[in-house]
Amino acid sequence: MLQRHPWPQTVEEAIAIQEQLRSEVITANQLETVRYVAGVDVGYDSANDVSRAAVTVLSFPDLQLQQQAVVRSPTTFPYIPGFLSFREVPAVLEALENISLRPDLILCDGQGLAHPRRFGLACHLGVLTGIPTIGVAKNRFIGEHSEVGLDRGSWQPLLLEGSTVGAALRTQTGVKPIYVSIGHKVNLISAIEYVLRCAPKYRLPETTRSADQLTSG
DNA sequence: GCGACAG
DNA sequence: ATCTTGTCGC
Repeated sequence: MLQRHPWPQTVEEAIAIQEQLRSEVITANQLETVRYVAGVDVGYDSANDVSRAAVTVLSFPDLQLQQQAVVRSPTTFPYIPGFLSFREVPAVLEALENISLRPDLILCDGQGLAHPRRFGLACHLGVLTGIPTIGVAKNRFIGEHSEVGLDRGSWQPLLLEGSTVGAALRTQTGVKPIYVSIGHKVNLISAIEYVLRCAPKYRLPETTRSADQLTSG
């Protein structure tokens, strides 16, 4: 991945990067036939000074593990709500360099457009790689939504300042909804469909689960 | 000023 | 994210 910008040292620099790159986000579908879906996740040691980034590539739609990579590197940016990508994307890019299959779609751990400046982690990773991405978060960050129906597949728009920035999606009957938003090159309806197809059995997509497994165990 | 706050 | 086992409930 050719670096498009130096990694910032301050929040002010990070805001400038977000405001510049957000114009490059593509919100319409621009995917190839999806044969490989990747999951990315980052974990930290107890001191927070070492980041472990994991990437798994699964076949689609059968969701069988094809490739995986884990890299450990020094943590370079603190966790500040609204700036997660500056903490995690550098390590994720390193992990992506260690797989030979180019995924057709990446499911990210975190928000995409559902972000204060409409440029969450999934958008950032998508713009830097050019690969279609979807933001899949376990918790709400911004926006509000009505109560989601109890059945698998039910969803409600996540609304912020009068526009839809994502969806609260019930991936399994009776479980807490997850938050899906556009990352890059995938529209929201398609994003919801891909997430549901990647989460046939559990609350979180298999991509996230397999990457998370590498991060922890 | 008082909460809220992805991972 | 991370510290952490068993346990209550469907």
